[in-house]
Amino acid sequence: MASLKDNSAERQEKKEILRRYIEEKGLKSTVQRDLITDTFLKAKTHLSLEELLREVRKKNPRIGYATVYRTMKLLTECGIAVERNFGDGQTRYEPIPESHHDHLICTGCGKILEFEDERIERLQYEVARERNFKVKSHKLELYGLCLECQKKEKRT
Amino acid sequence: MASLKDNSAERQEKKEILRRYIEEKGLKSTVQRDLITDTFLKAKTHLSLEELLREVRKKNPRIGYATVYRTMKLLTECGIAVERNFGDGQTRYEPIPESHHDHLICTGCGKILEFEDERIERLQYEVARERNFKVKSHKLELYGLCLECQKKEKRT
DNA sequence: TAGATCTTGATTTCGATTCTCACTTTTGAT
DNA sequence: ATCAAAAGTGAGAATCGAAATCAAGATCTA
Ligand SMILES: [Mn+2]
Ligand SMILES: [Mn+2]
Ligand SMILES: [Zn+2]
Ligand SMILES: [Zn+2]
Repeated sequence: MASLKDNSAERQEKKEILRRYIEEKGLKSTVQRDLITDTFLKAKTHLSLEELLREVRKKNPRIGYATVYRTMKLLTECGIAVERNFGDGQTRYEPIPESHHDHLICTGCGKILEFEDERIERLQYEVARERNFKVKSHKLELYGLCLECQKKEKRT
Repeated sequence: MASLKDNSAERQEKKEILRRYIEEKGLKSTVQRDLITDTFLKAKTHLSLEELLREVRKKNPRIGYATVYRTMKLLTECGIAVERNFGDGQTRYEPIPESHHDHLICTGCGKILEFEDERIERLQYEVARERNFKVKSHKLELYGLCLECQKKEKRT
């Protein structure tokens, strides 16, 4: 019974992290930040700012887009969100995952699949070590077509 | 005696590819295109447009930067250059290599090392296959510090 | 050499993101 | 509750890399 994807506990944890960060830094909590944070944590992941703003404005149409930019930067700073750039010229955000993962991106429909492969991770570090490189982060993205888009392509 | 890095033969091949492409498409060859292409093929690799333009203008200060953008797009189209994006907000270009490679990027000094690892490549395709994904391209970048920058860091 | 076609370079436009600033909200102290 | 200091907001301007526009120039072919 462990996977009904009820992430409300996780959401609470993340909001708590933000609360502490705001307190530490002498920042202020605002209705805008609360709304944006909630919307972000509940929404589908890998959201662009435009998508997030649209979602947020359903609840409060007066939110300015600068505020969404600023809030996402804040969430990234305090470590509950991660920025992603999949080469379409728009930064996307996802809630920071428990463990690292990489991405398969369908260039047909934009679908994004996540994967984790310990063997690849190990080999990356091996390659870096051989070159005296100290890896801080990495980016592995596979671009291609998902099954549905492969079928669509054949029909053409 | 196989590695004096005299790539003039390679350069000629690439220029020949461009010549054919220009002919096929009914384009015209111009002094600007020749100069930009030569400069690009001779320069250090992973050049940003700004860097390339600077180099080009040493020979001909009247070259406009739109021409450099257009020419690099052309070289990419005809398959003698590849675009790279290492997350610093500037597209970089390198002459298309004989075989695929990935990159280690030093976030300290900007140095870029290239590597090839057949094992990683294989695993990537395995991961994709398991998910019914047809990979068209991929991007693997390791960000971190080169040895020199690690030393500099310690001194701080 | 003419003339159709393509190319150029200066400039404008674009789209994503950041900045600016007058006005508002939060917060902690009275 | 009231106040003042500090931080946050939203609208619009500024920025930056890249792409589009367009009048003037170069190329190529018949
Ligand atoms: Mn993800
Ligand atoms: Mn390279
Ligand atoms: Zn798809
Ligand atoms: Zn370095």
